[in-house]
Amino acid sequence: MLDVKKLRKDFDEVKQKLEKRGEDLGNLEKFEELDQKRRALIQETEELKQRRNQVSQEVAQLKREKKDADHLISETKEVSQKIKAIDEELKETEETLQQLLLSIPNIPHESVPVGEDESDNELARKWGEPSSFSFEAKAHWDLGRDLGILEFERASKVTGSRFVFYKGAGARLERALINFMMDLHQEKHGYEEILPPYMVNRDSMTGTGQLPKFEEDAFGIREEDYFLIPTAEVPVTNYHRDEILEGNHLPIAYTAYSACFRSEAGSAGRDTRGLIRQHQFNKVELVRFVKPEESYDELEKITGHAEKVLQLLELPYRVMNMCTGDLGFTAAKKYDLEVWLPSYNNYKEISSCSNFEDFQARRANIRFKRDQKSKTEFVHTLNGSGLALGRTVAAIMENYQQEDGTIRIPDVLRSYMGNKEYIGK
RNA sequence: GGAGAAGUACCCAAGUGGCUGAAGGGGCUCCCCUGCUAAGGGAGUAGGUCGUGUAAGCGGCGCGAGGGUUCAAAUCCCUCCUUCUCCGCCA
Repeated sequence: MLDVKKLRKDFDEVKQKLEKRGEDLGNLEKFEELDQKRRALIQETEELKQRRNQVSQEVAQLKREKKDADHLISETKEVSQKIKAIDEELKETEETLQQLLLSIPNIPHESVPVGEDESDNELARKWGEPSSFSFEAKAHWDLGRDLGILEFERASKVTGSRFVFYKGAGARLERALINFMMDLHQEKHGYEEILPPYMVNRDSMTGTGQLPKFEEDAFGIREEDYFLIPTAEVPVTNYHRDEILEGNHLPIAYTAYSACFRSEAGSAGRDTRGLIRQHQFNKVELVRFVKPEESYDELEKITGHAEKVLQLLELPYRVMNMCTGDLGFTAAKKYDLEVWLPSYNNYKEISSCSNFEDFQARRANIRFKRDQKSKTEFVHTLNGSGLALGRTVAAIMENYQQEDGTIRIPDVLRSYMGNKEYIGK
């Protein structure tokens, strides 16, 4: 959510920046009118309330003195009725305004390249070289089938499309990666480990920006107004919702493993094979709550933490600085990490690292005080995947495959895999 | 799921319709006393948000949340949420 005062003050400038996103800005134009109406109604009702409070005092005084107060009482009755009517209108206006504000995306940072879609994303850096093979490399879905470690058919029988069973060494590999990543972030990068709920309520989904605009992307629970989390970002960021943090505790850094659930509405037909786009997948997430002046340094830091995973796994990747048209609703700046995937003969997103500035903090009301006496300020929030597990498994299978159809296990994972060297031998 | 109890400021807690933005503690800040510490004495402070104003300020809201009754609600009524205890069920 944007700062109402800034929007009021620099409306045209903000609008201009938002237009670079190429998104439909909906009713943005209605802001000024609604904002003015709201303030006028507040002034009106508050004046009447002040009057009512005064008269109530007088009534109380008269009653105590056992004097007659009927004339004052009848006056207040009228005033109260007016207040009620104005408050009702005010409430409606505020709700409309709130919905409007919740539907406005974040303002892109000045270092974000202006562009329309993913073809305008900027290459920030590259690590390693795309794998080359002296034999015909297979896609991970074929490797998985041949090795008996990934089963898509049974998953569609048991659940439906875009689900998978991992089996044997496949299941073990996923579990090894979870432990490897969590250990790395916890022990080496200084994150505190969290295991969050996989269902959250509507306020939480609104706090991080999935709602109200993107409800169709989430799985809802029929009996309660709960949602399956699309990422651990939601429960972990909302962990501090409606709190005032102590400035000297910042930055706060959490890492959380969770399953993630996405309806993938609107991506029918995309990435239909393999592990790349599933309704349920695992992810290790990084979340940071930081002071505003540090958030861009922090973005580099969190991106580095995600990159470290790829480096230790020795998977070739590149880092893209997402352009204004490909930023997503909530981010002010976002880097995507893309891993080399032989079956796509291309790089494929495996992590997103974003600085939301105070956009989520305003929605979720997460603030801090520099010290006891200072004013409350909104924190800046960041998160990054560190990493998406399914895609990591796919990348390992494809990049580490051998001519005989086995898969060499990356060195750093061996101790998590019973010291085996290969899957399939 | 059933039965009961409770939710007041940073914490504990008093408060059943008007003089309660809210007693009293604790804490916190300052001062005094004490060789130091512990202890003691005194004074002060009360969160947040919205509106308005250049500002000092002024005003509105606020006692779990939302409605209602009333001229007036922490206090009465309704709904919901959370926590605790007991029973049932259960990984």
